[in-house]
Amino acid sequence: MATDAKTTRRNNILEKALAIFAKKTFQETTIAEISKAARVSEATVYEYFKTKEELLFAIPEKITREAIEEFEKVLPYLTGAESRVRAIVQAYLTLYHNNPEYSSLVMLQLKTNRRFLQTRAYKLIQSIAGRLLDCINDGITEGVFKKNTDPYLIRAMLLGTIEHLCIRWHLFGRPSNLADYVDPIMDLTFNGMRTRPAGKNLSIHLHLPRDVTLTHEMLSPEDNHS
Amino acid sequence: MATDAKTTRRNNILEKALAIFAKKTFQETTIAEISKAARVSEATVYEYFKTKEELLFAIPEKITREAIEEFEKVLPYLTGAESRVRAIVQAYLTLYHNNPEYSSLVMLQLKTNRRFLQTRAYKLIQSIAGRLLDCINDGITEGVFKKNTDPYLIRAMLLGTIEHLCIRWHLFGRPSNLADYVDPIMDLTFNGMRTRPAGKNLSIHLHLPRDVTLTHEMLSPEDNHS
Amino acid sequence: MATDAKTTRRNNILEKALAIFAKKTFQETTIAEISKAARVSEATVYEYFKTKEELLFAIPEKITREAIEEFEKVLPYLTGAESRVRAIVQAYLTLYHNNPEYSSLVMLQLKTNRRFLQTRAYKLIQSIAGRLLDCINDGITEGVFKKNTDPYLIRAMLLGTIEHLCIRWHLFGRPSNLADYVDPIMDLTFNGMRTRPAGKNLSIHLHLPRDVTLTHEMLSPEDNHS
Amino acid sequence: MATDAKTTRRNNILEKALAIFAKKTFQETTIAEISKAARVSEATVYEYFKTKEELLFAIPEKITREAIEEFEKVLPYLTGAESRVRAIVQAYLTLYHNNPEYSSLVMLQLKTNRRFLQTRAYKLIQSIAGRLLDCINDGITEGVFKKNTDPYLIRAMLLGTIEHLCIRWHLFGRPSNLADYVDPIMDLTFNGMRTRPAGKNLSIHLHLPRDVTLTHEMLSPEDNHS
DNA sequence: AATGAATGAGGGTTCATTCAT
DNA sequence: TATGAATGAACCCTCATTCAT
Repeated sequence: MATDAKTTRRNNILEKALAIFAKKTFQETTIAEISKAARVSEATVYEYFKTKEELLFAIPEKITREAIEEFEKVLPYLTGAESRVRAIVQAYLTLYHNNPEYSSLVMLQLKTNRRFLQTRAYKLIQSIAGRLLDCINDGITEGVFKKNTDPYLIRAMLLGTIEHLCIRWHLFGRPSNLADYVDPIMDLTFNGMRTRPAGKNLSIHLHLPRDVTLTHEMLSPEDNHS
Repeated sequence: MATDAKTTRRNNILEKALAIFAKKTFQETTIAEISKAARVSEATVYEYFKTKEELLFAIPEKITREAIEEFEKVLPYLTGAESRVRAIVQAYLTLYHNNPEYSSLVMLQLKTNRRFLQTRAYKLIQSIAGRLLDCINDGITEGVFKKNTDPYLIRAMLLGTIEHLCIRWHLFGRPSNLADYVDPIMDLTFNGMRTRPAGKNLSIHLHLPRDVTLTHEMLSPEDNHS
Repeated sequence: MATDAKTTRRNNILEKALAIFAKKTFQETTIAEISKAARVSEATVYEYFKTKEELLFAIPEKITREAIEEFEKVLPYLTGAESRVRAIVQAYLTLYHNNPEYSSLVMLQLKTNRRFLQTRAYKLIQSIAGRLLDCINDGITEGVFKKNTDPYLIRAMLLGTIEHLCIRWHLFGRPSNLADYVDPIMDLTFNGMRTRPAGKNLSIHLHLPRDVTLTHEMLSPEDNHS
Repeated sequence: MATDAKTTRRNNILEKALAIFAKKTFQETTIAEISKAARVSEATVYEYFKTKEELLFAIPEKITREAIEEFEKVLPYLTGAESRVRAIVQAYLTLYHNNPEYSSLVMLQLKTNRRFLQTRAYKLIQSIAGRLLDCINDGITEGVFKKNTDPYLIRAMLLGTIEHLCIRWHLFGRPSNLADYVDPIMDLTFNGMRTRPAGKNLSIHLHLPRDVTLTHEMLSPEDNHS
């Protein structure tokens, strides 16, 4: 069996703890409150988690691990740096949006907690960020992303945007749907905010004579980067 | 006089408090430690600040106000949405870089503090963010920024990137110089990361049947934003 | 059989408990640690001993009982109060020296524990002290020990010395060998520390007038202790 | 003024703490109880003493220091190793007898506490024990104590006897008066418990004829030690 | 205005002990 | 019989805050 009684109870505590940690500060949250919510004694909480902080850090570990596992299944199907980057951004936004308590905890409390950086959970989170960087570098190598840009900056921009939106979502309730931002973010990041007189979103309407059929061979664009 | 004895003492407390709050958590910092650093009694701290939290919130108020005053002097000289946006980004990065204790406090503790949002200091910070939004909207109106982009998202991207870099700077010590990132950020935000296959250097080789002559009318490019 | 599986397990727990109690305080020692050392569950410890304190008190009982049994075999062969007293002192010092964990426990923790005085183990220890008192009284009756000395004080001196040495041995590691102290203690206790200017070899030269003849009746020595 | 308000309050806490520590174990004693007895808040106790253990150790420090100061005034007036040794023994017994709570604490809890050995209070106690050793050595040098005895053993015997009696006094209420034991202890230690067939306390009753007057010249004892 | 002194309020953590299996 | 699991009950200690001087 995947979940025995012990695991169930552990998960129960984690779940209730998440709900409370997400609403209050770590400091404001008491073990008493958590144990009460989980309908166990305070001592029982300490049976499963050595300290209050360990309990705190155990929460993102579980969720992050599951999210990564899930995501790793999808990634192999995606080809091309752009779609992979997009997929990662989508994964972040979806995860945060679908798990508001989790994202609140991560964004408002863990991300700036120095001790969290020493955590297994953080290592997991880092691994996805590493994946993102890999994809960006792949894109540069492949030529779909500009050669002379700092991949770290690109990542910072993507993650920074996501985080900023997520934090505002939690603090102000806006925007209401994070997941809606995948494409806008991708577009902005890929193409920039500046209009292009001869710019990128160009579409060419070819009004071809009726008797001309456009075949595939007719159209062979070539990359010639600056 | 602008600074009498009381103001001096108050500023002294603020200064010492900043230094300590920047190193430790709000919770970890004690009034005892601050009063010791400021060489006054704990009770004296309470003469100037009603609560520990009020003291915390009083710190960014002073620095932010000064930074804004400074910046407001410069802004009128800048014309054009792009240069104004750039100026604001630069102002942020410079302020954060030159005041590490301040930026550490803001990034790691205040930005995620719900009660901070009710603060005069926060209103000030918000005013700059409002200015940034104005500039972006101006740029859209002026036509230098794309019409169909969300100005809020653009701002989120700019601020998010700045914050992300700043946080990493504090937590990991990298990058070493925030101010260096003004231009890279502007370039990336303005132009995007994507090379433009259909971009400036794009060439489409149309292998049209011989009897088809390409006329000007056949080709009518249009902006069609996603 | 004297030792079935249960007894074996019980003795195992006792043994491990002794080792730990001897190193730490009773309060510092946890059942968890003992059970771990004995490779049984905590609940099992409670199968054999009702409380932690009962476990503590069960330890000296076993060792003391065995030591007494051993000693009782020897005592009948000893004649004369002096040699019997000496034998008891030697028995104490040898027992303490050969069982450092036991003596540490007794000296540093049990001897001053009021509840230990209600214990069967204590009764056993007392019985030897009683024997010592008997021997001292015998010696007084026999005339080898001074009549007007307090036998309780003599015993207090012997036991106090032994205990003092034993405690110092445990706390400071000196002296290194308790058993070496049997004879010095006996000598000091029997003969005292004082040199005797008017000592054993005293001779009094009585220059009596010539006409006085010393008769036997004139000379009747009596003990008169101070 | 020798005792300002702060010292008074501190002493009050010490006094109440002593009363309670003497009745219960250190572990059994709670700060709550002490603070209640001293009519201050628990927090106030911690204003004066960093930890419960520091409070415990502060008690003997005060009493021991005062006792030593007192004793040091007397010692210079005493000449001769014997009288000085006797004085120290008397000082011990008197101190313990007059301060039963203190002696209970020292005998039943502190003497066997390993951390107490690192204490200033212990250093003070040690200093008296050092004085005792000095006196014993002086006596050996002066020839009033036997040359070939171990001065450490003599001290162990004196202190061990005192401690043993004191512990029994606390645990069993006997003997009722410790101070009565000064002379018996001294006699026993000096002269030993053994009767001396040719021994020292011999007195010879000379029933001389009436007409014989014993003159000083008649009696000329000579030292001739073995 | 400045502070020494006092404290109320609170929470994390530890374990001996129990009990159902 | 053995034990995994659960918990009740305690307590030390910290500090922000107050107030009389």
